[in-house]
Amino acid sequence: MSEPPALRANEFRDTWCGQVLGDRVDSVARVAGWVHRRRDHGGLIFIDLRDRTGIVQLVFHPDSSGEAFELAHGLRAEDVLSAAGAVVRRSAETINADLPTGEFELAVGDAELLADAETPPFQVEGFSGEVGEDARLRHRYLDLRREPMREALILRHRVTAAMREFLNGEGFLDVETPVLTRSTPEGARDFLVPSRLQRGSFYALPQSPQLFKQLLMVAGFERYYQIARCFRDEDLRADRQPDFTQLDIEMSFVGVDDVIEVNERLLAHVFARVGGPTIGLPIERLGYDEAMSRFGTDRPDLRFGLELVDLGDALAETEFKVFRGAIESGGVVRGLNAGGRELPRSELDGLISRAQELGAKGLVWAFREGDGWRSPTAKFLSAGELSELNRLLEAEEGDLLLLVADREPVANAVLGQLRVDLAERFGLIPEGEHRLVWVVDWPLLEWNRDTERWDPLHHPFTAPAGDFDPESPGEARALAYDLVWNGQEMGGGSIRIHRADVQQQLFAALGIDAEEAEARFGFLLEALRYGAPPHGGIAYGLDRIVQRLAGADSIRDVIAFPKTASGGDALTGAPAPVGEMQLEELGIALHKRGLAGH
RNA sequence: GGGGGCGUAGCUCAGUUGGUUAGAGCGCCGGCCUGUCACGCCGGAGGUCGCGGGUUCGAGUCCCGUCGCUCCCGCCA
Repeated sequence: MSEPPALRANEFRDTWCGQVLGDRVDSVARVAGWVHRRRDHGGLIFIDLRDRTGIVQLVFHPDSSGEAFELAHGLRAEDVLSAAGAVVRRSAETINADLPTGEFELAVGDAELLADAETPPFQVEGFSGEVGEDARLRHRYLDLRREPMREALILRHRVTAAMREFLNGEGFLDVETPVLTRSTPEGARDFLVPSRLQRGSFYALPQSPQLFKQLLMVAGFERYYQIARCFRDEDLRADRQPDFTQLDIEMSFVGVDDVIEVNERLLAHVFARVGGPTIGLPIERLGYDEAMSRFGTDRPDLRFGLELVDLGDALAETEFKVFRGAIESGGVVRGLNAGGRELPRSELDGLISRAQELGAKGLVWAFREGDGWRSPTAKFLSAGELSELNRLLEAEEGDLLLLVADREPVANAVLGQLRVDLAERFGLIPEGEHRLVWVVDWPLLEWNRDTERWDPLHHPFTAPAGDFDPESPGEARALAYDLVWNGQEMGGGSIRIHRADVQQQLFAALGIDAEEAEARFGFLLEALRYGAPPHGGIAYGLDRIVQRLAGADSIRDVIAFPKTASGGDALTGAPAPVGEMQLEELGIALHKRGLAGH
């Protein structure tokens, strides 16, 4: 908890509830807050009063309190109260060891009801089971009164304060960039805002301040940061919201190692300030290719093993048509050893379903038995192949083996996710362990089979390592780096292209011709022609970082007013229909089909 | 867009094979109570079983549709 500020005494209070402590004994204090609990003994009434700093017990005696006693009798949960009285030390047998203020109490002489409260829809200080998120979000202001949410938002504040503290000290300038802007291609769908003054045209809400921070580097600010709200109109997840917050950073005259170095110190500073995990510097780096081959993903969780193994060497001559077909069509057979665990048939079927959900045509499971397998697939493989597969997978008697034969990206995606599922299922993730890793040496582009074009793995402003060869775009590597924490992407960045000619080459490689590039990014290309320094930076998902530091299950638990999974705000009812007049002003007509009723 | 789970009192949940009067804990209301702190004791109120339709003598329970919440896939870094 952050330190509460000093109070200026006024008619409402002169003392925080959490500070009714020993140094105040025998003095008179006035506190204000919400009625947390009432214990009415008829001739003696106890009120637990709560403010941001904690809880203090108020005692009302009929003789000493007079009118206040009558008032206390009528108090109910969440009423707002100001109360004054002597701070007294409790007798030994009445101390409450569970309360920081439990050795003291306020013997109330005067009390004033500042606001009475209707009965809350759920108990603000309930102890009987977790309240449903639906109810919590609909009355978020009540949910935020509860300790877990208060602590989460205080933690969030401390994280951003530590970030600002570090970056300010390193000479970074906090500069704001527009929210009403032009679409910048991060790959996601844009939120659009219709323009009234220019009917028929739309602003886009920024998916990130990417282009603006590059322009700030062109402008010579050298070191920039911003805690920036960003917007992406895509479906939600437990760790994804349509509006979310990034810590956005950009620096000039730097290379990859410069950016990583200052960011490692930033992370160490923040973690130290808020009691996060202790991280050894430098943070481990892992090449993209190695991450993919060992873990099947570009955001590997390094806290457990179950690494992927390529099994092509054992199957070069195989007669099993599923494996042979995959290999002959340029695919792979890969597998992992889940260790010596017995699983019922229903769970094995569940793994197959999961694999299919993830895009595989199927999943081969097997238990090592002697030199061979106990598996429906065993009969299709020769003794030599089984023995070689066991060797490659380092299988011991009884080990569960999972194999996927498919195109390499599919096999990786499926096994990479199964690896994580199994680690959770089998409890392989050590409690309290944290592993951070920089994933580096990314491909610059990847081939999109659907659109038959090259797509950037990050964004089109990422600088290639060395010269970019338009003849072999798939070979190019990017000066890019992602920070992965326990298998979740926390941030990513790159060195940017700072030369207009190189930027134009990249646009061309992406299938954006000169005319279109000029139309969409002319302002950037122009800026790059006026003397752009080599520059690069990074952006972190602030919500995710705080979520992980808080140990929360969902990003929603570290956001004051989050959206539900369908993108709505349960409290305000947003999004909502608007009136004809508003639409008329914007020159917008709605199609009748597919509209939600009013 | 697709798949799974959930929806019963203010909250968290139970509810048997479809069976007549739908329950519990907490909360709420009233009464009693001078050392409690999850106060205690006594009494009480509170239900469109998400919504609509269907099957049935009879539906919280079965079927269809729909809405909301949630997790996952797609999408998204």
